[in-house]
Amino acid sequence: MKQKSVDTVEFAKAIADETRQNIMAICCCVLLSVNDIVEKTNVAQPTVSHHLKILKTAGLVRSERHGKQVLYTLNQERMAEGCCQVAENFAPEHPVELVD
Amino acid sequence: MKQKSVDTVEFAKAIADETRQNIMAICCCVLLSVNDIVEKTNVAQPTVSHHLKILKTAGLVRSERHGKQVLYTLNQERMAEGCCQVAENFAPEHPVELVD
DNA sequence: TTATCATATCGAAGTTCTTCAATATGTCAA
DNA sequence: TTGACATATTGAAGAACTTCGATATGATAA
Repeated sequence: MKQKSVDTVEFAKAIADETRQNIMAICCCVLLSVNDIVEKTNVAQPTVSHHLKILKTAGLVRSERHGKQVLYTLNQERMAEGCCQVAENFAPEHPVELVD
Repeated sequence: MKQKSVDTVEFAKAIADETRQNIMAICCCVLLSVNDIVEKTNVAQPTVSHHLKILKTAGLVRSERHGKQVLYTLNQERMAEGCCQVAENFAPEHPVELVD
């Protein structure tokens, strides 16, 4: 059965920025507020919001509002799917698979 | 034993362009001259050379001169390594592995 | 060596991206 | 409702990227 397809250009663009990769690493296994991320990255709050929007649009983070705060976390499943799709397209002779 | 580390920002930037992904797809399992790639992509020759240089710098293509021509091919092993490294960093709970 | 072909580099134009100050929107407590 | 806090949006400046014409470099054949 075929996986849901991934737009590998959008995926790659979304992760192709150092600040975004910092944010991704920081909220990898935890739920963090925007302010938490601002503090941990030393990047201005509008900048963090902007990057979160790009990651959200690409489906790479989930968010949920808790009161005044909005908590973000990395969507690891989508990350893994993106990686597998890139590998499937561009490394067909070195297969990479999701170990589920 | 630890794999040679991958700069995931450079890796992601290298693949984060539609024209480059076209080139990558085209020379995935074959050796192609720059001119072959120009013809298959409808992109100007200097543009193709520029993209090939970016891919080369990131280690994602190999090249060998054959007479007047320079033949390029995608380095699938490096592609797979890049994908695995991204997954390792950003999807540790959805492990992805290279099936060798 | 010279002419020709293939690729690389240069330089400029246009586009996209990153960043942040200022401000708007949304949420809650009082 | 009002005030205070948290996040999103706007708008502008600068940086980085893509593209291609013109040209340079490298390789071969005659």
